[in-house]
Amino acid sequence: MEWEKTLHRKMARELALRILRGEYGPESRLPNEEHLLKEFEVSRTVLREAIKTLQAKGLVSVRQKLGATVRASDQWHLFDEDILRWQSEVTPLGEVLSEMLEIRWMIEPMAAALAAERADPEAVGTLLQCVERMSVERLHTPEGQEADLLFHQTIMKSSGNRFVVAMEPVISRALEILFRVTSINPEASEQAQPYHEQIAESIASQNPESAREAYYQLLQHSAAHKDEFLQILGSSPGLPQDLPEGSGSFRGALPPLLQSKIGG
Amino acid sequence: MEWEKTLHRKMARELALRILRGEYGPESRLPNEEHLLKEFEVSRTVLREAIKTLQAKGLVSVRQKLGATVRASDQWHLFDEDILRWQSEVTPLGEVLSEMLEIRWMIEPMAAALAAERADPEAVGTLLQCVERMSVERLHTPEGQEADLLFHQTIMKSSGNRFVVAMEPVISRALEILFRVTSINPEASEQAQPYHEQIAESIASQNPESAREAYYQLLQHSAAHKDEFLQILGSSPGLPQDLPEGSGSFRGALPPLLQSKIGG
DNA sequence: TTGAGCCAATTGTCGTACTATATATTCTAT
DNA sequence: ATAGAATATATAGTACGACAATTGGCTCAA
Repeated sequence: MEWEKTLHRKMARELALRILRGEYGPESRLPNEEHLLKEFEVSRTVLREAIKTLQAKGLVSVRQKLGATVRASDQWHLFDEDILRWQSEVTPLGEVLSEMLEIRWMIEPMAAALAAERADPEAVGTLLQCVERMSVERLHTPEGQEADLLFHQTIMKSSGNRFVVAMEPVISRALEILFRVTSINPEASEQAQPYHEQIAESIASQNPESAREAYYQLLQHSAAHKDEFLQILGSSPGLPQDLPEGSGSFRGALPPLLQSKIGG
Repeated sequence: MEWEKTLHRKMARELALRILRGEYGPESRLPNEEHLLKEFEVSRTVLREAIKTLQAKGLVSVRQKLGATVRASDQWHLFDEDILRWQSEVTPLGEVLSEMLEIRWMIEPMAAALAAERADPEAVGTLLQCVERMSVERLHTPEGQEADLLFHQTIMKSSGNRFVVAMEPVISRALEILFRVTSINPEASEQAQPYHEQIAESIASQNPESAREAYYQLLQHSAAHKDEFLQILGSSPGLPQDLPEGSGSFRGALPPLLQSKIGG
């Protein structure tokens, strides 16, 4: 990555990983400058720039005399690309993946619907090209994955909503993780293809409702493979028994009510 | 704010504002260190820490020999509290508000549904208290506004989804802006009260679907006042004629398809 | 025209000294 | 003994000045 280049980046990364790992618990204080200076053997400039980075990413808050204290994890800027990357270096993938798919469920179908209204011809062209390439390459090749990524990114950019665009790193990250499944199980990409086609065509013909429905189906399909993936990994799949009876026998990508909405 | 305290924060703020205003266009380079040093009359330490902050917020990317170049606006970390605040200092409110309400439309009803499944008793207690306080104070008093804010924050935290929680700054910002309307037009808060009550009760009784529907209604109500607000401000309200016929006569908080889903 | 190698602009790192701020402690007056 | 004010002290914030490292662009030769 671009992150091993300069000293303060290395240091920011290392400190961030420790925080994400929970080595410095929430509300606890980081070692003070003097201590960190000795441990990392860097200049104070480097140290301070590293801390500034962590601060701007919401990981710590710094006050004079108090030092840098780790913020509660719900204050972290989870949409930051770096944090997303570091997170998945540290956390078991399955844990985050479920939540990512919930977000996709909330955002992307709507984004597709908005895109169907607002996408410019160039974006539509890109979408159709992506579908074309996916039909040739399939998702288990790097080219196919690249096309898939571009497909989703283009839709979000075409939504005309800046906040949707700002979520792009999360969705991209989720896709990258899912690619590991499809490269194991190429069959999955075959099945996903028709949904992609329908989404692209719906947007091209400016049919928001159709785009949205097709997207829900794509995500449902994707969720199935998430569970498969989690089982392969052996990590706890869908959160088992300890949820209230009847609610989520799976806490997965498909919130129950919406599932019912799709099912019919 | 906490942002006028230290020098490098002041400086970061000033530079960020310039970028948000578009004074340094996308892909263009910031003045080099020497220049900025003279203009701001600060030490290089301060300058560099300010730049690090901007970098971590996605506003610029820095490389040796090249200097700091402004990133494309779709790379900015829009969920960062500071950027949100700075943004609304610079941009006409109406422009961002519409997009914020779209996001609310995507996130909050689902979050409420998830909360209905996952909220712990303590959170439910908080929600009921908030509703209670809102019924007494109404939204045009600071206490009432505080309760409203806490209400929405609690729901998002109870969704059990970290990414939903990370969007909290956007929703809070949107509410703060909307408060300006309700303080002009107290009648609005009266009308919103029943929706809040229904949401809280639905979550308390673990009824996701009901919570979600009530939330849609609340947002619809809120959207109406957004338009009112925009008209008061005299800024362009809902994006007028130049959208494809039949799609969005308003580009507002209610994406057409979902509106139909609510209407019946 | 192209490629290798040098040059110079610009950021990256370092060390030290001093200042500002907020917590902790002590002291004083009631 | 207690509350409140003065003081001490730990810690981050700011300031210079010097040198190292990177890299885009230029020169020049093949």
